Amino acid sequence: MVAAANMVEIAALVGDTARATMLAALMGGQALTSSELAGLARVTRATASEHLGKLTQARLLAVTQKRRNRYYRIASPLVAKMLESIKAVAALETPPRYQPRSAQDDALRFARTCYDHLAGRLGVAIADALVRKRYVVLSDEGGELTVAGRRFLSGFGSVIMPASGSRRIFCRPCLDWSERRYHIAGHVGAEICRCCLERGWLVRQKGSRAIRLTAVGQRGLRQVFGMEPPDMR
Amino acid sequence: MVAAANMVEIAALVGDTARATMLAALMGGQALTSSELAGLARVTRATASEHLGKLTQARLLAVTQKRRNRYYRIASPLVAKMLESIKAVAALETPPRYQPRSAQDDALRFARTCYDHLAGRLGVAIADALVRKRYVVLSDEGGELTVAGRRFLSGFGSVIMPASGSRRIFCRPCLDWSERRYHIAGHVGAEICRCCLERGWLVRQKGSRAIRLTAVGQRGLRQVFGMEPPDMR
DNA sequence: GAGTTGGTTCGGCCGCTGCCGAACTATCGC
DNA sequence: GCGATAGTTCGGCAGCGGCCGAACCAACTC
Repeated sequence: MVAAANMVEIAALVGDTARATMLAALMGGQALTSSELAGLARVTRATASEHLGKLTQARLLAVTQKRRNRYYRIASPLVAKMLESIKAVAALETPPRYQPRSAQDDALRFARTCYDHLAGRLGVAIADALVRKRYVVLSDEGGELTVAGRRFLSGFGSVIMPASGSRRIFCRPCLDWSERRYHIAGHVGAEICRCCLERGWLVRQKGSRAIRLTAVGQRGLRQVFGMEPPDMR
Repeated sequence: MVAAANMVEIAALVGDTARATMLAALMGGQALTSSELAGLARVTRATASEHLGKLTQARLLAVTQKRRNRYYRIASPLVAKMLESIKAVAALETPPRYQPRSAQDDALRFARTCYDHLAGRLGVAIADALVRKRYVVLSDEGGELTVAGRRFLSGFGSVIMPASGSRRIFCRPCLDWSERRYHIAGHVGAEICRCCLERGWLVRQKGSRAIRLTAVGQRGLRQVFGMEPPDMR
């Protein structure tokens, strides 16, 4: 059974606490240095170096050297998608009632980046708003940007490729581990996230995947998206 | 970082050779007994029992007792999708050139079930044929069944739900680890597979995920799907 | 009843691997 | 040159977990 062999290797890499913590942090979409990752995973730099070496050798991560620092990032959308799907299964499996809460976790539950798009209550709320206006269609197995949605996003400042001959679909549902509902991923999801950050509606919390919604952002969501921003709590 | 904790558990379960072999075997879509899985993974029944216990407790597998046998199967499509995505990453990571070949592997490469749909050269060829006829649209991030495709599949005997208000999309691309191209998954993929088996076009090889294309099937694919079946080699 | 088969539990062995500290290299600023 | 910071490599320790054999249980056959 050659078939299973390589799968084991990949899964085993993710199946370690320190490495999974690093991968989860990098799912924020930003590149982080070796030392930062060591701190987050609560291991020494020596240990972190070993882990990062394994992850890059397996092509789960990619490195870029910048000055004295080595910046690590998720190597490809395929890897991000894999991590998403593992997380989705893990979330199902956890007993839904007892969720140990922390301020950090609450911030993540409100809004966070998921590789290149938005997740959390805010991500789901935006997805809901766009579905309600029939700009996108989301379901268990696929997503679609409607013609009206394409117009809306272009007006919003997104770079949306013209519907080519092959009619590539750039919209994909992503199961939210905290909300257990779908938010928007794929090119469309990434563009929405990018534009919101660019306009200052959202700002990244440094050292975390969490995202903060600004006052401008609240107004923007009401006016442009015609939605009520979720409660920050 | 509560976020990463559960992900580790799931990944670690898949990250063991014996367990991954069992999961890969069950990705064939059929339920297998404890002893069969022990044999496939080449461990004693004692060891297999431990592994299967862990996998069911984590809700990756589900059991049904039938007479004296316990039949294990993949617990949900979500789990199947996760395994697919791990496999897809693993396939990318392997050096493409040196692929140790065996008769068993060749059979799998030609045609196999992937949980509930078809994969391998045959799966990709069928997907190609349907795309060429504009019955389905497939891309990196999504899939879609066209109106013509819906008509075609209904005529073929598939149970295709009517396009409801929410316009659920039942068609999903699935990255083929052997071909590195997409084949059709989701409800549409499952129905195509089911109908082909029902008509005797395809038969399962017992004790394997491999699928054999019958003579009737070859004629059927030519006449109904208007395609040339791939070389069995 | 006795024998067979499918499966689980238990105890113990052994190897893998994650972890650290210390030594080392490389790059930067002074 | 020196010192500081970022990161890797190495040796050694310790613990987790996968594996098996043997005992055990439960269901079925004769």
